[in-house]
Amino acid sequence: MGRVSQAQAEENRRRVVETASRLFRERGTHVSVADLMKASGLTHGGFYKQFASKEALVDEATAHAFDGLTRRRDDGLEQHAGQRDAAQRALIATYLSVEHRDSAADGCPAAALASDMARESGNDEARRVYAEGVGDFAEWLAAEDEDGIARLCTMVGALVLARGTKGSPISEEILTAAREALTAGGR
Amino acid sequence: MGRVSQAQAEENRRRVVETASRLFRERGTHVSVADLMKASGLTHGGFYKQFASKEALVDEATAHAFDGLTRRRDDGLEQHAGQRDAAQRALIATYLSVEHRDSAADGCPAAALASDMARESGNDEARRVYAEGVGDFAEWLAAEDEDGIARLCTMVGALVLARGTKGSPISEEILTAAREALTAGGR
DNA sequence: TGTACATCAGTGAACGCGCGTTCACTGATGTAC
DNA sequence: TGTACATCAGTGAACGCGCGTTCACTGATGTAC
Repeated sequence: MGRVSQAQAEENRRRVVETASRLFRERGTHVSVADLMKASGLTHGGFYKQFASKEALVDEATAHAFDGLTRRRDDGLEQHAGQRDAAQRALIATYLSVEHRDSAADGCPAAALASDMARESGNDEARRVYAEGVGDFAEWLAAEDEDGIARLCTMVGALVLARGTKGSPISEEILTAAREALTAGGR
Repeated sequence: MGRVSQAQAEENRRRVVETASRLFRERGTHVSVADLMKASGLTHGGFYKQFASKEALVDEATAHAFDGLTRRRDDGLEQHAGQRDAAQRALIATYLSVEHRDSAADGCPAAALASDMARESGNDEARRVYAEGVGDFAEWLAAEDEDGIARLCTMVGALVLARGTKGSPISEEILTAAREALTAGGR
Protein backbone atom coordinates (compact mmCIF):
# COMPACT_ATOMS: atom_id res chain seq x y z
CA MET A 1 0.00 0.00 0.00
CA GLY A 2 2.85 2.41 0.63
CA ARG A 3 2.90 5.43 2.85
CA VAL A 4 -0.31 7.25 3.70
CA SER A 5 -0.80 10.97 4.42
CA GLN A 6 -0.47 12.21 8.01
CA ALA A 7 -4.14 13.16 8.02
CA GLN A 8 -5.13 9.70 6.79
CA ALA A 9 -2.87 8.03 9.37
CA GLU A 10 -4.42 10.06 12.17
CA GLU A 11 -7.89 9.16 10.98
CA ASN A 12 -6.95 5.48 10.80
CA ARG A 13 -5.65 5.65 14.35
CA ARG A 14 -8.87 7.29 15.55
CA ARG A 15 -10.88 4.60 13.81
CA VAL A 16 -8.94 1.83 15.57
CA VAL A 17 -9.59 3.43 18.99
CA GLU A 18 -13.27 3.85 18.14
CA THR A 19 -13.59 0.25 16.90
CA ALA A 20 -11.76 -1.03 19.97
CA SER A 21 -13.98 0.93 22.35
CA ARG A 22 -16.98 -0.72 20.69
CA LEU A 23 -15.64 -4.27 20.41
CA PHE A 24 -14.19 -4.28 23.93
CA ARG A 25 -17.59 -3.31 25.31
CA GLU A 26 -19.36 -5.92 23.21
CA ARG A 27 -16.98 -8.86 23.54
CA GLY A 28 -14.47 -7.93 26.22
CA THR A 29 -10.89 -6.69 26.17
CA HIS A 30 -9.72 -10.13 25.01
CA VAL A 31 -10.75 -9.28 21.44
CA SER A 32 -7.60 -9.91 19.39
CA VAL A 33 -5.45 -7.25 17.75
CA ALA A 34 -6.01 -8.99 14.40
CA ASP A 35 -9.82 -8.84 14.76
CA LEU A 36 -9.63 -5.23 15.89
CA MET A 37 -7.53 -4.18 12.92
CA LYS A 38 -9.65 -6.14 10.46
CA ALA A 39 -12.80 -4.48 11.84
CA SER A 40 -11.04 -1.13 11.30
CA GLY A 41 -10.28 -1.99 7.67
CA LEU A 42 -6.54 -2.51 8.19
CA THR A 43 -4.09 -5.41 8.50
CA HIS A 44 -2.80 -6.37 11.93
CA GLY A 45 0.90 -5.70 11.27
CA GLY A 46 0.48 -1.93 11.31
CA PHE A 47 -0.90 -1.89 14.82
CA TYR A 48 2.46 -1.23 16.47
CA LYS A 49 3.12 1.80 14.28
CA GLN A 50 0.33 3.49 16.24
CA PHE A 51 0.21 1.86 19.67
CA ALA A 52 2.94 0.78 22.08
CA SER A 53 1.01 -2.37 23.03
CA LYS A 54 -2.45 -3.82 23.19
CA GLU A 55 -2.61 -2.70 26.81
CA ALA A 56 -2.09 0.92 25.70
CA LEU A 57 -5.05 0.58 23.34
CA VAL A 58 -7.20 -0.78 26.18
CA ASP A 59 -6.37 2.41 28.13
CA GLU A 60 -7.28 4.70 25.24
CA ALA A 61 -10.41 2.78 24.29
CA THR A 62 -11.66 2.85 27.88
CA ALA A 63 -11.15 6.62 28.08
CA HIS A 64 -12.84 7.04 24.68
CA ALA A 65 -15.87 5.03 25.78
CA PHE A 66 -16.33 7.19 28.88
CA ASP A 67 -15.94 10.35 26.77
CA GLY A 68 -18.86 9.12 24.68
CA LEU A 69 -20.93 8.51 27.81
CA THR A 70 -20.21 12.03 29.08
CA ARG A 71 -21.13 13.53 25.72
CA ARG A 72 -24.44 11.66 25.49
CA ARG A 73 -25.27 12.53 29.09
CA ASP A 74 -24.61 16.24 28.51
CA ASP A 75 -26.57 16.19 25.24
CA GLY A 76 -29.50 14.81 27.19
CA LEU A 77 -29.27 17.60 29.72
CA GLU A 78 -29.31 20.13 26.88
CA GLN A 79 -32.35 18.47 25.31
CA HIS A 80 -34.19 18.87 28.59
CA ALA A 81 -33.28 22.58 28.74
CA GLY A 82 -30.97 22.05 31.69
CA GLN A 83 -33.67 20.38 33.82
CA ARG A 84 -31.49 17.96 35.70
CA ASP A 85 -34.09 15.55 37.08
CA ALA A 86 -35.98 15.35 33.77
CA ALA A 87 -32.70 14.53 32.01
CA GLN A 88 -31.94 11.92 34.67
CA ARG A 89 -35.34 10.27 34.27
CA ALA A 90 -34.87 10.11 30.50
CA LEU A 91 -31.39 8.65 30.85
CA ILE A 92 -32.58 6.01 33.31
CA ALA A 93 -35.38 4.95 30.95
CA THR A 94 -32.94 4.60 28.06
CA TYR A 95 -30.39 2.89 30.26
CA LEU A 96 -32.82 0.20 31.38
CA SER A 97 -34.23 -0.50 27.91
CA VAL A 98 -34.04 -3.71 25.91
CA GLU A 99 -32.18 -1.73 23.25
CA HIS A 100 -29.38 -0.85 25.65
CA ARG A 101 -29.22 -4.44 26.87
CA ASP A 102 -28.84 -5.63 23.27
CA SER A 103 -26.23 -3.13 22.11
CA ALA A 104 -23.36 -3.18 24.55
CA ALA A 105 -21.01 -1.91 21.82
CA ASP A 106 -22.28 1.65 22.10
CA GLY A 107 -23.64 1.33 25.60
CA CYS A 108 -22.45 2.20 29.07
CA PRO A 109 -18.76 1.39 29.66
CA ALA A 110 -19.22 1.28 33.43
CA ALA A 111 -21.43 -1.79 32.96
CA ALA A 112 -19.75 -3.34 29.91
CA LEU A 113 -16.14 -3.14 31.15
CA ALA A 114 -16.59 -3.82 34.87
CA SER A 115 -15.51 -7.46 34.83
CA ASP A 116 -12.68 -6.81 32.39
CA MET A 117 -11.34 -4.12 34.71
CA ALA A 118 -11.70 -6.39 37.74
CA ARG A 119 -9.64 -9.06 35.99
CA GLU A 120 -7.21 -6.73 34.18
CA SER A 121 -5.10 -6.60 37.33
CA GLY A 122 -1.94 -5.72 35.42
CA ASN A 123 -3.27 -2.61 33.73
CA ASP A 124 -3.39 0.12 36.36
CA GLU A 125 -3.94 3.00 33.92
CA ALA A 126 -7.11 1.47 32.47
CA ARG A 127 -8.38 0.79 35.97
CA ARG A 128 -7.68 4.39 36.98
CA VAL A 129 -9.55 5.74 33.93
CA TYR A 130 -12.41 3.36 34.65
CA ALA A 131 -12.72 4.37 38.31
CA GLU A 132 -12.68 8.04 37.33
CA GLY A 133 -15.44 7.47 34.77
CA VAL A 134 -17.56 5.58 37.29
CA GLY A 135 -17.11 8.39 39.85
CA ASP A 136 -18.13 11.07 37.33
CA PHE A 137 -21.21 9.17 36.29
CA ALA A 138 -22.30 8.55 39.88
CA GLU A 139 -21.90 12.23 40.67
CA TRP A 140 -24.07 13.20 37.72
CA LEU A 141 -26.76 10.75 38.84
CA ALA A 142 -27.11 12.16 42.34
CA ALA A 143 -30.62 13.37 43.20
CA GLU A 144 -31.78 15.63 46.00
CA ASP A 145 -32.83 12.78 48.22
CA GLU A 146 -30.60 10.01 46.97
CA ASP A 147 -26.99 9.09 46.53
CA GLY A 148 -25.89 8.81 42.89
CA ILE A 149 -23.69 5.85 43.71
CA ALA A 150 -26.60 3.73 44.96
CA ARG A 151 -28.65 4.59 41.86
CA LEU A 152 -25.72 3.67 39.63
CA CYS A 153 -25.36 0.32 41.41
CA THR A 154 -28.99 -0.52 40.69
CA MET A 155 -28.66 0.54 37.04
CA VAL A 156 -25.41 -1.30 36.37
CA GLY A 157 -26.57 -4.39 38.25
CA ALA A 158 -29.79 -4.50 36.26
CA LEU A 159 -28.02 -4.11 32.92
CA VAL A 160 -25.36 -6.69 33.70
CA LEU A 161 -27.91 -9.21 35.01
CA ALA A 162 -30.29 -8.59 32.09
CA ARG A 163 -27.45 -9.27 29.66
CA GLY A 164 -26.34 -12.40 31.49
CA THR A 165 -29.88 -13.81 31.54
CA LYS A 166 -30.84 -12.75 28.01
CA GLY A 167 -33.03 -15.41 26.43
CA SER A 168 -34.87 -16.15 29.68
CA PRO A 169 -38.01 -14.17 30.62
CA ILE A 170 -36.31 -12.93 33.78
CA SER A 171 -34.08 -10.69 31.67
CA GLU A 172 -36.94 -8.31 30.85
CA GLU A 173 -38.34 -8.59 34.37
CA ILE A 174 -35.02 -7.35 35.72
CA LEU A 175 -35.11 -4.22 33.55
CA THR A 176 -38.69 -3.49 34.56
CA ALA A 177 -38.10 -4.02 38.28
CA ALA A 178 -35.08 -1.74 38.30
CA ARG A 179 -36.94 0.94 36.32
CA GLU A 180 -39.77 0.87 38.84
CA ALA A 181 -37.45 0.93 41.84
CA LEU A 182 -35.59 3.93 40.42
CA THR A 183 -38.57 5.99 39.35
CA ALA A 184 -41.10 5.31 42.11
CA GLY A 185 -40.96 7.24 45.37
CA GLY A 186 -37.71 9.13 45.35
CA ARG A 187 -35.84 6.21 43.92
CA MET B 1 0.29 -43.45 36.98
CA GLY B 2 -1.92 -46.28 35.87
CA ARG B 3 -5.57 -46.83 36.60
CA VAL B 4 -7.16 -45.32 39.69
CA SER B 5 -10.06 -46.68 41.76
CA GLN B 6 -13.61 -45.71 40.82
CA ALA B 7 -13.96 -43.85 44.13
CA GLN B 8 -10.74 -41.95 43.50
CA ALA B 9 -11.80 -41.11 39.94
CA GLU B 10 -15.13 -39.77 41.15
CA GLU B 11 -13.38 -37.66 43.75
CA ASN B 12 -10.95 -36.32 41.15
CA ARG B 13 -13.87 -35.35 38.94
CA ARG B 14 -15.61 -33.59 41.80
CA ARG B 15 -12.40 -31.71 42.57
CA VAL B 16 -12.11 -30.49 38.96
CA VAL B 17 -15.69 -29.16 39.04
CA GLU B 18 -15.05 -27.46 42.38
CA THR B 19 -11.78 -25.91 41.16
CA ALA B 20 -13.44 -24.76 37.94
CA SER B 21 -16.35 -23.16 39.78
CA ARG B 22 -13.80 -21.19 41.81
CA LEU B 23 -11.40 -20.23 39.03
CA PHE B 24 -14.19 -19.33 36.59
CA ARG B 25 -15.63 -16.93 39.18
CA GLU B 26 -12.22 -15.46 39.92
CA ARG B 27 -10.76 -15.18 36.43
CA GLY B 28 -13.58 -15.89 34.01
CA THR B 29 -14.59 -18.91 31.97
CA HIS B 30 -11.60 -18.37 29.68
CA VAL B 31 -9.33 -20.08 32.25
CA SER B 32 -7.61 -22.84 30.29
CA VAL B 33 -8.21 -26.57 30.67
CA ALA B 34 -4.49 -26.99 31.42
CA ASP B 35 -4.58 -24.45 34.27
CA LEU B 36 -7.78 -25.97 35.62
CA MET B 37 -6.33 -29.47 35.68
CA LYS B 38 -3.04 -28.33 37.16
CA ALA B 39 -4.92 -26.49 39.93
CA SER B 40 -6.79 -29.74 40.57
CA GLY B 41 -3.52 -31.67 40.88
CA LEU B 42 -3.88 -33.52 37.57
CA THR B 43 -2.43 -33.33 34.06
CA HIS B 44 -4.53 -31.82 31.30
CA GLY B 45 -4.69 -34.90 29.08
CA GLY B 46 -7.12 -36.72 31.37
CA PHE B 47 -9.74 -34.00 31.15
CA TYR B 48 -11.65 -35.67 28.31
CA LYS B 49 -11.99 -38.92 30.22
CA GLN B 50 -14.37 -37.03 32.54
CA PHE B 51 -15.92 -34.24 30.47
CA ALA B 52 -17.26 -34.12 26.93
CA SER B 53 -15.84 -30.64 26.35
CA LYS B 54 -14.78 -27.53 28.17
CA GLU B 55 -18.26 -26.13 27.54
CA ALA B 56 -19.76 -29.07 29.48
CA LEU B 57 -17.52 -28.20 32.43
CA VAL B 58 -18.67 -24.58 32.29
CA ASP B 59 -22.25 -25.85 32.61
CA GLU B 60 -21.45 -28.06 35.60
CA ALA B 61 -19.27 -25.46 37.32
CA THR B 62 -21.97 -22.80 36.96
CA ALA B 63 -24.56 -25.11 38.50
CA HIS B 64 -22.13 -26.06 41.27
CA ALA B 65 -21.45 -22.40 42.11
CA PHE B 66 -25.17 -21.68 42.45
CA ASP B 67 -25.62 -24.79 44.61
CA GLY B 68 -23.02 -23.32 46.95
CA LEU B 69 -24.87 -20.01 47.06
CA THR B 70 -28.14 -21.76 47.88
CA ARG B 71 -26.48 -23.77 50.65
CA ARG B 72 -24.87 -20.73 52.27
CA ARG B 73 -28.11 -18.78 52.01
CA ASP B 74 -30.11 -21.57 53.69
CA ASP B 75 -27.42 -22.02 56.37
CA GLY B 76 -27.80 -18.31 57.14
CA LEU B 77 -31.55 -18.69 57.50
CA GLU B 78 -31.02 -21.56 59.91
CA GLN B 79 -28.52 -19.52 61.96
CA HIS B 80 -31.15 -16.83 62.36
CA ALA B 81 -33.70 -19.38 63.54
CA GLY B 82 -35.77 -18.99 60.40
CA GLN B 83 -36.13 -15.21 60.81
CA ARG B 84 -36.17 -14.29 57.15
CA ASP B 85 -35.49 -10.55 57.36
CA ALA B 86 -32.70 -10.96 59.91
CA ALA B 87 -31.07 -13.53 57.65
CA GLN B 88 -31.47 -11.18 54.69
CA ARG B 89 -29.86 -8.28 56.55
CA ALA B 90 -26.92 -10.48 57.53
CA LEU B 91 -26.51 -11.73 53.97
CA ILE B 92 -26.60 -8.21 52.57
CA ALA B 93 -23.91 -7.06 55.01
CA THR B 94 -21.66 -9.97 54.05
CA TYR B 95 -22.43 -9.51 50.37
CA LEU B 96 -21.38 -5.86 50.39
CA SER B 97 -18.20 -6.41 52.39
CA VAL B 98 -14.61 -5.81 51.28
CA GLU B 99 -13.99 -9.51 51.92
CA HIS B 100 -16.59 -10.52 49.35
CA ARG B 101 -15.21 -8.00 46.88
CA ASP B 102 -11.75 -9.49 47.29
CA SER B 103 -12.66 -13.17 47.08
CA ALA B 104 -14.70 -13.69 43.94
CA ALA B 105 -13.60 -17.35 43.85
CA ASP B 106 -16.01 -18.35 46.60
CA GLY B 107 -18.38 -15.46 46.13
CA CYS B 108 -21.69 -14.86 44.39
CA PRO B 109 -21.86 -16.48 40.94
CA ALA B 110 -24.63 -14.12 39.81
CA ALA B 111 -22.14 -11.25 40.04
CA ALA B 112 -18.95 -13.09 39.09
CA LEU B 113 -20.28 -14.86 35.99
CA ALA B 114 -22.65 -12.24 34.58
CA SER B 115 -20.36 -10.94 31.85
CA ASP B 116 -19.12 -14.40 30.95
CA MET B 117 -22.72 -15.53 30.49
CA ALA B 118 -23.54 -12.45 28.43
CA ARG B 119 -20.65 -13.23 26.09
CA GLU B 120 -20.95 -17.03 26.16
CA SER B 121 -23.58 -16.82 23.45
CA GLY B 122 -22.89 -20.36 22.22
CA ASN B 123 -23.52 -22.10 25.52
CA ASP B 124 -27.29 -22.16 26.05
CA GLU B 125 -27.21 -24.67 28.90
CA ALA B 126 -24.89 -22.54 31.06
CA ARG B 127 -27.07 -19.51 30.36
CA ARG B 128 -30.18 -21.42 31.37
CA VAL B 129 -28.59 -22.56 34.64
CA TYR B 130 -27.39 -19.02 35.30
CA ALA B 131 -30.81 -17.44 34.69
CA GLU B 132 -32.42 -20.02 36.96
CA GLY B 133 -29.91 -19.28 39.73
CA VAL B 134 -30.48 -15.53 39.39
CA GLY B 135 -34.25 -16.03 39.58
CA ASP B 136 -33.97 -18.19 42.70
CA PHE B 137 -31.74 -15.70 44.45
CA ALA B 138 -34.00 -12.75 43.61
CA GLU B 139 -37.00 -14.64 44.95
CA TRP B 140 -35.22 -15.34 48.23
CA LEU B 141 -34.29 -11.66 48.57
CA ALA B 142 -37.85 -10.36 48.27
CA ALA B 143 -39.01 -8.32 51.26
CA GLU B 144 -42.53 -7.37 52.32
CA ASP B 145 -42.31 -3.93 50.77
CA GLU B 146 -39.74 -4.48 48.07
CA ASP B 147 -39.06 -6.53 45.01
CA GLY B 148 -36.20 -8.99 45.39
CA ILE B 149 -35.09 -8.33 41.82
CA ALA B 150 -34.45 -4.63 42.46
CA ARG B 151 -32.50 -5.42 45.61
CA LEU B 152 -30.42 -7.99 43.74
CA CYS B 153 -29.65 -5.40 41.03
CA THR B 154 -28.29 -3.00 43.64
CA MET B 155 -26.23 -5.73 45.30
CA VAL B 156 -24.78 -7.15 42.09
CA GLY B 157 -24.13 -3.72 40.63
CA ALA B 158 -22.31 -2.63 43.78
CA LEU B 159 -20.14 -5.74 43.90
CA VAL B 160 -19.28 -5.61 40.21
CA LEU B 161 -18.45 -1.89 40.32
CA ALA B 162 -16.46 -2.24 43.55
CA ARG B 163 -14.38 -4.99 41.94
CA GLY B 164 -13.84 -2.99 38.76
CA THR B 165 -12.70 0.09 40.68
CA LYS B 166 -10.64 -1.74 43.29
CA GLY B 167 -7.56 0.30 44.16
CA SER B 168 -9.43 3.60 43.94
CA PRO B 169 -11.19 5.03 47.04
CA ILE B 170 -14.52 4.93 45.23
CA SER B 171 -14.51 1.14 45.50
CA GLU B 172 -15.19 1.22 49.23
CA GLU B 173 -17.61 4.14 48.84
CA ILE B 174 -19.68 2.02 46.47
CA LEU B 175 -20.03 -0.80 48.99
CA THR B 176 -21.00 1.64 51.74
CA ALA B 177 -23.53 3.53 49.61
CA ALA B 178 -25.24 0.32 48.51
CA ARG B 179 -25.32 -1.00 52.08
CA GLU B 180 -26.99 2.19 53.27
CA ALA B 181 -29.48 2.25 50.41
CA LEU B 182 -30.47 -1.35 51.09
CA THR B 183 -30.77 -1.15 54.87
CA ALA B 184 -32.22 2.34 55.42
CA GLY B 185 -35.95 2.95 55.11
CA GLY B 186 -37.43 -0.19 53.60
CA ARG B 187 -34.56 -0.57 51.21
C1' DT C 1 -9.50 -67.59 48.20
C1' DG C 2 -6.14 -67.22 44.17
C1' DT C 3 -4.91 -66.43 39.48
C1' DA C 4 -5.29 -64.42 34.61
C1' DC C 5 -6.61 -60.87 32.09
C1' DA C 6 -9.58 -57.05 30.35
C1' DT C 7 -10.66 -52.38 31.59
C1' DC C 8 -9.92 -47.65 31.73
C1' DA C 9 -8.22 -43.17 34.75
C1' DG C 10 -4.47 -40.68 34.21
C1' DT C 11 0.02 -39.31 31.52
C1' DG C 12 2.51 -36.57 28.34
C1' DA C 13 3.45 -35.59 23.61
C1' DA C 14 1.28 -33.97 19.67
C1' DC C 15 -2.49 -31.76 16.39
C1' DG C 16 -4.03 -27.30 14.09
C1' DC C 17 -5.08 -22.84 15.32
C1' DG C 18 -5.07 -18.07 17.13
C1' DC C 19 -2.67 -15.07 20.24
C1' DG C 20 0.59 -10.56 20.90
C1' DT C 21 4.48 -8.92 18.85
C1' DT C 22 8.43 -8.29 15.38
C1' DC C 23 10.35 -7.36 11.01
C1' DA C 24 11.87 -6.85 6.06
C1' DC C 25 9.63 -4.76 2.60
C1' DT C 26 6.48 -1.31 -0.29
C1' DG C 27 5.86 2.95 -2.32
C1' DA C 28 3.22 7.36 -1.75
C1' DT C 29 4.10 11.33 1.12
C1' DG C 30 6.69 15.08 2.75
C1' DT C 31 10.90 17.85 2.47
C1' DA C 32 15.31 19.89 1.04
C1' DC C 33 17.27 22.23 -2.57
C1' DT D 1 7.58 25.50 -9.43
C1' DG D 2 10.27 21.09 -10.27
C1' DT D 3 13.31 17.37 -9.04
C1' DA D 4 15.75 13.95 -5.82
C1' DC D 5 15.46 11.49 -2.02
C1' DA D 6 14.51 10.38 2.90
C1' DT D 7 10.61 9.14 5.70
C1' DC D 8 7.42 6.09 7.55
C1' DA D 9 2.11 4.13 7.48
C1' DG D 10 0.66 0.08 6.13
C1' DT D 11 1.54 -4.99 4.42
C1' DG D 12 2.02 -9.79 5.14
C1' DA D 13 4.91 -13.47 6.72
C1' DA D 14 7.00 -15.08 10.70
C1' DC D 15 8.35 -15.63 15.97
C1' DG D 16 7.33 -18.31 20.35
C1' DC D 17 3.60 -19.45 23.05
C1' DG D 18 -0.85 -21.14 24.87
C1' DC D 19 -5.35 -22.72 23.47
C1' DG D 20 -8.96 -26.98 23.12
C1' DT D 21 -8.72 -31.45 21.81
C1' DT D 22 -6.75 -36.18 20.44
C1' DC D 23 -4.12 -40.24 21.09
C1' DA D 24 -0.76 -44.10 22.06
C1' DC D 25 0.71 -45.64 26.15
C1' DT D 26 0.91 -47.01 31.46
C1' DG D 27 -0.27 -50.07 34.96
C1' DA D 28 -3.34 -50.53 39.09
C1' DT D 29 -8.14 -51.80 39.46
C1' DG D 30 -11.99 -54.70 38.82
C1' DT D 31 -13.80 -59.11 37.22
C1' DA D 32 -14.31 -63.83 35.43
C1' DC D 33 -13.18 -68.31 36.52
